[in-house]
Amino acid sequence: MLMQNLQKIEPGWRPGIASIRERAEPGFGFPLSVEQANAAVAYSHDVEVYGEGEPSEYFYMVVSGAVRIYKVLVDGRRQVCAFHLRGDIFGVEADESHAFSAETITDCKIVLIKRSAVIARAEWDKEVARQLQTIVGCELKRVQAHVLLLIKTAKERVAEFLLEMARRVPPNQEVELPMSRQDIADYLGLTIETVSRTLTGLEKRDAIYLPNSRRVVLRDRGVLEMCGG
Amino acid sequence: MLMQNLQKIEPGWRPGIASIRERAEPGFGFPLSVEQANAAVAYSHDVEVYGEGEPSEYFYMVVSGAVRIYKVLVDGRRQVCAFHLRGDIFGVEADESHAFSAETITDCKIVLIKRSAVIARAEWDKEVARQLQTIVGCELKRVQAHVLLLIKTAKERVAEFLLEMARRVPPNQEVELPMSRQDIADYLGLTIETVSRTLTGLEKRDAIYLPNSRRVVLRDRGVLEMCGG
DNA sequence: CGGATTCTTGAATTTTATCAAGGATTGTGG
DNA sequence: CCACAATCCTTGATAAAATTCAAGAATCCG
Repeated sequence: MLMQNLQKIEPGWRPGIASIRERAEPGFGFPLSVEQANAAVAYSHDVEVYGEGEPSEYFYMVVSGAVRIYKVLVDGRRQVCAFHLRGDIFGVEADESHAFSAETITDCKIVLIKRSAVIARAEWDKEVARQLQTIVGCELKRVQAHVLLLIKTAKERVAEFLLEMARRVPPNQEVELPMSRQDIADYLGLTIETVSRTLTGLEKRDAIYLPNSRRVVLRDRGVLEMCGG
Repeated sequence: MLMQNLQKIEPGWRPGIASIRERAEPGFGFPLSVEQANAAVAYSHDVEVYGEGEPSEYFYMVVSGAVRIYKVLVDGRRQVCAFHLRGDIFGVEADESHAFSAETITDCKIVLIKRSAVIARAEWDKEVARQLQTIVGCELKRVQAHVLLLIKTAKERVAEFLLEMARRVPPNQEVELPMSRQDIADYLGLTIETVSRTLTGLEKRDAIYLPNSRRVVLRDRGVLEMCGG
């Protein structure tokens, strides 16, 4: 039931933001209320999950793959607001309609949960209500951290991004970056050239190693943390 | 009583983002329990209301004056996350302790509401619970808007800031800016020199008029909106 | 009035974006 | 499986934007 599953959300790891990954592994059977959730849906890569302005019909949980949340400004610039990875819940917003768009980055499996059902249930089920609060609270913290990121220098933004990604994916030697340079640039408020140059610079300082453009090995976290403030 | 005092606050201008005025009108009682609120407290200017890391004991509502919410980074840079004006509620955060600090900018009158009492009441009073959600939701939207602001150019940031301030204060010819250039700069992620130059530039283009450094007349909103994206 | 603070302005420097091109990788069809 | 096209990534040169350093003007406060 929703209650049991969601109540596992919070306790104590440094949250990869809106994620219940840790508690859900390894079974990750995804229990969020069987009767309200459709089975996980398969999306292929670069496909819209929902669009800005659409009514907010579902909450979403990433079972596998990666999703980007973004907004395109009037002049065509795109701001990526978040990347969501396995275990992250997304699509929970303040209003009845989506303020941002969501697109798959890679092929994904995503569980959809009817928003109205969760909200109705939260009316009488305090535990569910509390969990909704927790999700919104995590989202708030995530966005606040993003603000603090965006006032920093390019080097700092890239370094912090790498540390953040490393924290969120299963602990491996290598960190896989599912998103393109353009995605990263739009998330960090930089151009792809600056992101690329900064990564190259970090590699030259032996802070990281780039076996290929989608993989990073963090060699010297000290240097990254120095950069990352 | 809280409700009565606050309902005198300026019926009917467009609310600042973190404000519940909208929903509270026309009674404007933050009905979160009159008996739990102390009377409005007077603070002088540049005084700490709460500090980063302190346990979150109260929610706050600005009755008069202006407050800045900020964080000082390890290297001494300061990021101002929000300005709160009359009618705004602040101090509502995701965790039990404050992630940011709050300081008065001007002399202020602030109503304090015991957080624990509000939360306890929200347990059984659906209306209060709903309002808490609304406050957090507004805060989320505010921070999301801040992210979108920070990726823009200096001109755009300053123009958008002016429009935002004009929207939040009582509709007058002149907009009073209670905060210093340094505050504005730290909010916009710029230096004071850049803020100053940008304002001068806007004045030269007849978009604004600066009778003095704390007042702005918006002469040509078209130009500002052009800038502000 | 005088001193301190804040704001503005100018010049030089640094950072980042833009423009341009070459290299690497990926996916497709033969 | 290879060749080719398309896309993505990197690198270089130049330009634009914003910061830094410096100094002068305005404002505030005692």
